[in-house]
Amino acid sequence: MLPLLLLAGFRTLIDDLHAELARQGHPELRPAHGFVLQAVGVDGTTASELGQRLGVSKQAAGKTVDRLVALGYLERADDPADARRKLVRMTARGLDGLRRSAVVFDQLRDRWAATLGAERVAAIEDDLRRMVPTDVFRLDVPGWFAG
Amino acid sequence: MLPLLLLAGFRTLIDDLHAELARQGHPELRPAHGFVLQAVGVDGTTASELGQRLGVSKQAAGKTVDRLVALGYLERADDPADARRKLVRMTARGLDGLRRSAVVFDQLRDRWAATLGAERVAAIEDDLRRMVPTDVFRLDVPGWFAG
DNA sequence: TAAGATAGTCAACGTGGTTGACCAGATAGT
DNA sequence: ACTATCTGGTCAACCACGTTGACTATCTTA
Repeated sequence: MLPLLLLAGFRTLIDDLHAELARQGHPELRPAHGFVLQAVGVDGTTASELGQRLGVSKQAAGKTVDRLVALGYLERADDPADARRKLVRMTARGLDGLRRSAVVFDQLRDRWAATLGAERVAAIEDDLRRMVPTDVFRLDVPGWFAG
Repeated sequence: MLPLLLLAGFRTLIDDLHAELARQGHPELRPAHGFVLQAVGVDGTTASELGQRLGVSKQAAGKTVDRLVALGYLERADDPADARRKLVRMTARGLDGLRRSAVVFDQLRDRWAATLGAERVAAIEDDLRRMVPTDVFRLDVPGWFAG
C-alpha cells in the first residue's frame, strides 16, 4: 500500500489545489502546468533550458510552452543579444496563477497539520527527504512549489 | 515541498520497482501496466468493467488492453454466455509480472523500514490513509498492489 | 574564415486519454 | 413473439504530452 498511499496523497493535494485554483479564476490550469511555470520562474528562460530543468527534450518543452502561451500564461520574446534564442517568460496571468498556487499549497499543508499535527507532517517530509534521491524532480529548482 | 516529496517518494518506489522488474525479465512493463494488471485481477474482467475500475472510458481501457495483449501480458477470450463480451484475462507472463511486483514492493517497503524504522513507515501509511478520500484510486480493488 | 556548437522548429510517431457514432447481442415490456 | 432499449466492443477523430531525427539560422571558436 505504501506506493499507492504516497500517490494518493499527492493526487489529493493536487486535486484540492486545482479545485481551488479553478474557483480563483484558473480553471484551465492543469497539474503539469504548475511544474512548468515554476521551472520558467520569474526571470524567464528558453525552451532548451526549460527542457533541461524539466528533464524532457527541448521539443517537448517547446510544445508545452506553445500550449501555455495559447492559454495566456506564458509569452515569447526575442533575445536582443542572441537572435537564435526566444525568451520565455510569464505573463501577469501566469504570475498570478503561480502565486495563488503557493498560497493554496500553504493552506493545504496547514490543513494537514491541523488534522495530523504539525510534527507528523514535518516527520513525513523528513522521512521522504531521506528516501528520495536528491535530484529527483530537480527539487533544487529555485522556488519549487514554494508551499 | 509536501506534494513534491509525496510524488518523489512514489516515483522513487516505482522507479526502483521497474528497475528490478527489468532485471527479472520484465523490461517492457511500464508503471501504468501494474495498475491495469491489478485491475484485471486473477479472475479476469471485460474492457468496460476494467474502464470503470480504472476510472477511464471503455475505449481507453480497450486500447490499453490491446497494448498489454501485444506485450503478452493479457489475452482476450469469448464469453460463452454472452457473445458481446470479450473476457480479458492475464497470461502466465502477466501473472508472473504481477507476482514479482508484489514481492519487490514488499522488499522496498522493508528497505524503507530498515532506514526509517518500521514505526515511521507505518506512521506515514496511517497519516496518509487519514488524509486521502477512501475512494481515491479505488484502493478497495481486491489485491491492489499487495505490497 | 571555416568548422562546430547551440536554439528553435518541423515531421513522424508512440502512449494514454477523450467524444461521438455505430453494430451486434442481450433483455424487458406489452 | 416482437419491438424497444440497454450494453459491450470497436472505429474514427481528436488532444496532451512525450520521443527521435533532420534541418535552418545563428553564435562561437580555432
